[in-house]
Amino acid sequence: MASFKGQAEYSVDSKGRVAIPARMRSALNPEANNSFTITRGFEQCILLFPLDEWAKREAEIARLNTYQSEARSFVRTIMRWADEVTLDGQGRIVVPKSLIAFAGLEDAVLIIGVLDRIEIWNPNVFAAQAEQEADYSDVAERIFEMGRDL
Amino acid sequence: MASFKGQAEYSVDSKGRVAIPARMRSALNPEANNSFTITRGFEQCILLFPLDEWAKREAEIARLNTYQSEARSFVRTIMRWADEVTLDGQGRIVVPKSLIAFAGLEDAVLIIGVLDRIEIWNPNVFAAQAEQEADYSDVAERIFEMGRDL
DNA sequence: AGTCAAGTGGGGAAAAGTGGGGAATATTCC
DNA sequence: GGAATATTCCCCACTTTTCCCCACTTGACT
Repeated sequence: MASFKGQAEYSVDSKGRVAIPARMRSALNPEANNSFTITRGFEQCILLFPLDEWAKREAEIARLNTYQSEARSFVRTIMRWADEVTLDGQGRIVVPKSLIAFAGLEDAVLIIGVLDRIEIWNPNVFAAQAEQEADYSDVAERIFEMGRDL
Repeated sequence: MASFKGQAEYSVDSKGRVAIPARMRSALNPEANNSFTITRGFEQCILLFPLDEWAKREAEIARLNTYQSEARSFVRTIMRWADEVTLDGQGRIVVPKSLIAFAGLEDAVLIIGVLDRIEIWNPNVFAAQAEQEADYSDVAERIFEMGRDL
């Protein structure tokens, strides 16, 4: 599995292009074919999954029973936002307009590497939501029930 | 299996033609022969299945026990609405009038790629029904019991 | 100082979406 | 049966968007 880490603040140009940090590009498997599946996150941000990583997720989704109305609507929502993007010669992707609107992207973006995915945020949206989050160390204690060090 | 994804808002012209997004067209198998089976969905929308994909569904449907009245009525409804359409030179299909009426299509349509099928909606109808749905992330937690990210 | 890699910006060719005309085929109505 | 009308299908033309390529700037490292 690719392991993305780190953050960077880059710009969005007038064509909706966003450069992917060289560090993260070099973490891609060859099987990803320099491409990502781009989609929305649960929070107001955009997610990038390398193609090989996404294939696994999609296989799980495809297993759901679409004769069930809730599953059907769930699959629809996921796939609706998903799209495939490929790095251009300069290491950029074009972000679909619907996702730019969803994430509220303007001139600048915050790009964060999070293990198997890359997140793209409007820096202001990120700051606002980070404020509302519970304290980092409290959350850590809760997630790792024993409160053991990290 | 074809893997349709993404959304687009296109127009319906006076002849009932709707363009299929290039992204989705290129996801078609050659066996689909540039053709779809078009039918109604469970919700108020139109469904497009590539011909090869539809063949599998039809095989499933044919296996149902038609000595059961519910199954009989189900099969009848599906097949009643089904029709075959082929892409024209510009990548469009002609939507049968009965389906335009069923889905309440006007000038604009929302086209959504949902794995093995393409859905065509009146954007207003879609928005209205999306409102009624449970929160995306709640559903996700329920469907994937562990609530792991997607 | 010079080289190289990384990020940024823009121009132009190609593709995609939209609209409409007209021939071929069907349908309806005397 | 045949003419009038409607429908379907194929093709062409226009506009917008997308994609690919080239060029510039900046900062790091030698």
